[in-house]
Amino acid sequence: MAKKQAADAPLLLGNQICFAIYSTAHAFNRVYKPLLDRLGLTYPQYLVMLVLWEHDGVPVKDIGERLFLDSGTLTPLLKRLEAAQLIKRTRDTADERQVLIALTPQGQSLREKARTVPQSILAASACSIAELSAMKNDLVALRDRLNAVVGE
Amino acid sequence: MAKKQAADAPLLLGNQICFAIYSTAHAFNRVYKPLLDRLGLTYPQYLVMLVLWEHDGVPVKDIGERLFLDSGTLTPLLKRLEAAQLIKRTRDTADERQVLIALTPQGQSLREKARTVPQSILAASACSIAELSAMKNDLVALRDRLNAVVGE
DNA sequence: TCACATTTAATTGTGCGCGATTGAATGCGG
DNA sequence: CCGCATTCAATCGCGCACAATTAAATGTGA
Repeated sequence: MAKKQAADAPLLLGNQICFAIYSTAHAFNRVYKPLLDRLGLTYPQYLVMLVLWEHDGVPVKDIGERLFLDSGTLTPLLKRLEAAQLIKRTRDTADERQVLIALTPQGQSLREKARTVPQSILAASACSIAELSAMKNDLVALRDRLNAVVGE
Repeated sequence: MAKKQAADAPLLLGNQICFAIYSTAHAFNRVYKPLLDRLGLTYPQYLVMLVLWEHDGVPVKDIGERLFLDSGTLTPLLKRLEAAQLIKRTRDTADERQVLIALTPQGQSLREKARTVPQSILAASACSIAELSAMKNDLVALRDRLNAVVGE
């Protein structure tokens, strides 16, 4: 009823979808933390492992495109995964600009221990798979539109 | 059809809602960046300003509860906002454990320059307000369930 | 072939985000 | 009133995230 309130509505924290996404991302992180601690991984490291479990032996560039991360983020992260004996980094002999990331046997076997993680997350979300899947699709569509704007 | 694929589905990056949220949050950040650069703010700083534009003179604790951030994050961030002359930090005389955060005149007037930000974000999302509002509500509900799990 | 642009990863600097700890101020139970 | 737990902000350490720069390798056109 107050016109003042309507004019201010866009600047109210509770009205911003972006804060909803931002705060939900952090909430997920807090749920993941104890689960990933058992694997010795951080969440971004877990994402890299997910990529490698799908496609082993890929260049840093590919991982970056998949996760929307650049070398400034990935290079130190990958060095930590290498120090943890989960991956090996080797220059591509065919194109020495590229560094290929390959799983070690430990990195491969970690996949089995990681299988229980998604179920725990699903349980914590207290949501049906259908609901989550629908939200996921909406989010991905939104993300792709946002990235299209940034990429001009 | 392959049973193998079904068993692996939960570990596929593309199937994880959490990665959808994570990557959408980063996409939002990239869209916000040039807009907030004009205000001299980072996104978390912008969130703090949103809180203060709603309730001026609040303790650090309140800001933290509103944004789900702790003093380890907020203390240095608030010092930077103070260095930028947007806020003032003063010990509460009634309870000297608390630090009250108040807007400076510059901090208050920045609100006017910030009014155009939400429209730009809305335009970049290429989404109706109704759609965004529905997603926001779903996300907040999900976030609150996740936080409830973490809080035991 | 050779200058020049492009691609790729690494590096540097700044700012979160959070767990863990510290220390001061307050509240409270006896 | 006094000891003790609690609350609150600050501090420290680590790991992202990203802009900007660097340097090496590759691709390209004259």
